[in-house]
Amino acid sequence: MSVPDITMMRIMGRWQGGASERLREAALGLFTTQGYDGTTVAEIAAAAGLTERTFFRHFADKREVLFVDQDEFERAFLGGLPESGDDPMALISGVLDGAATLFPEERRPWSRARQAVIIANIALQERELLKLSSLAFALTRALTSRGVDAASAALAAESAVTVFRTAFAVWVADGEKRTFADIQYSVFSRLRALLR
Amino acid sequence: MSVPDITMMRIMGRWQGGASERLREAALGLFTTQGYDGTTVAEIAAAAGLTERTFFRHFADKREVLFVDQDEFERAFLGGLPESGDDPMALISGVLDGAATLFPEERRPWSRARQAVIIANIALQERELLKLSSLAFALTRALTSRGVDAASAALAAESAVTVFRTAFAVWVADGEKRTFADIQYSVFSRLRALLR
DNA sequence: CCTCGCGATGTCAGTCCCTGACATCACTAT
DNA sequence: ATAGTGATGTCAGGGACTGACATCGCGAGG
Repeated sequence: MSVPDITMMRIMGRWQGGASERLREAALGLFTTQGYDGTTVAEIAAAAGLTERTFFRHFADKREVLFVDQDEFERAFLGGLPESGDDPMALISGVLDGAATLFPEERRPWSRARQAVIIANIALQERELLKLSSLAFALTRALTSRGVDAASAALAAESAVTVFRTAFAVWVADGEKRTFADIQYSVFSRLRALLR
Repeated sequence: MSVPDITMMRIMGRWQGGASERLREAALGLFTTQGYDGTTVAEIAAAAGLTERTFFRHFADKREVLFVDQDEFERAFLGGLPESGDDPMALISGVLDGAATLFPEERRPWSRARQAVIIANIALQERELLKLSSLAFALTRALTSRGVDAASAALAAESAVTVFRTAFAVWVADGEKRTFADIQYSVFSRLRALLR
C-alpha cells in the first residue's frame, strides 16, 4: 500500500526517500523468511539501506514496524461511525459495516501473510491486543461524545471490537471464501442471539 | 497471599527459601515507589537477596513478576464452570458467579495497589491484555468441551471476560464500595440489555 | 558418619533492544 | 552563495535476557 511518490521524496531528506515504507517491507519479508525472533533490527535496517538508529526514529520499537498501518486503520474504523444517532446498537452496527469495507478481497492475501507472522510470535499478539484495546477505547470515547452513557459505551465498544476481531480471524483463515461483511454479519448475529 | 511454610522451605534449596515470593514482594514495592521503568531487575533481585540471573529463572521476563498470580487465578476462574450443561449463557453466568468469590473485600486494597502500578505503564497493560486473552481462550476450550459449538463458545468466552474485566475496573476504582458480585451482575445485565 | 547426587543459586560473557548526544549530509529559502 | 532545516549517520552506553559452567546446601544411600 502507498508507495512513496515524487512529492514525498522531496520532503524525505537523504537518498531515495520512503525510508519508513522500505523498512516496513524489509521487516515483513525478513520476519516471514527467518521469523521475528530470528531477525535483528540491524538486519532490517541494512536490508532497507539504513541504520539501526534510523529504524528507531521511525518506529517506537521493533514490534511497531508491523503495526503502524493499524493507526491509520483506527482512524478509518472510527470514520465509519454514523453521523448522528445515540442508540449504541445502531452506532456499532454502522461502524462494523464501515469496517467491512476496509477489507476488500484484494487485501486478503496481504492480511494473511501479516497474520501468519503475528500468530507465530506471542510478543506480536500482545501488541495486536494492545492496538485493539486502544481501538475499543477510542470507540468508547466516540460513543460517549454521541451521548451514550459511559458504561454502555464501553460495553458496546468492546463488543464491536470482539465481533470485528472474531470476524477477521475467520476471514484470514485457510480456505475461507466468504466476504468480510458476510462473516462479520453472521458473527454479530450469533453474538446477539447468544446474549438473550 | 501464600507465605512459604516450613514444608516449602525444605525443597527450596539455598538459604531462606521462598525466593519467588520474596522477588514478587520486592518488585511490587519497588514498582510502587520508583515506578516500573525506574526499577531494574538487578535492584529487585538485590532487594530480595538474590541475583539478576536467579530472577530470570523464576520469571520469564521482568513484567511476569506481576502476573504469576494470574496463572493460578485462571485455574480458579475455570474451576467456577458448572459441572454440567451445554447452554453457553448459563455456563458463563456460572463462571462469572464463581469469579466474583475470588475477589472478597479483603483483597481490594491489594488489587488497587497492583492495578495502580499496571495502569501507570503501558507495557504492563499489554501483558494484562495477553493474560485476559489467554483466559478467554481457555474458557473457549472449556465451553467447546461441554458441547458448545466453536463460534458460540468463542463469543461467549470473550463476552464473559469483557464483563469480568469491566467489573474489575469498576471494583478497584477510587471510592467504589459495592461488592464485586454486585458490580459484575449489573455490568452483565447492561451488556445483555444492550445487545437486543 | 561419609559421600554422592540433585536442585537452586552464583558467576561470567555475550547478544540484542533501545536511547541520548553530537556530527553530517541533502535540500530549500532567501 | 549561504544559512537553516530535517533526515540520517556515528558512537557510547544502559538494561533486558540467555547460555555455559561453577558452587553450594540438603537429602539419600552406603
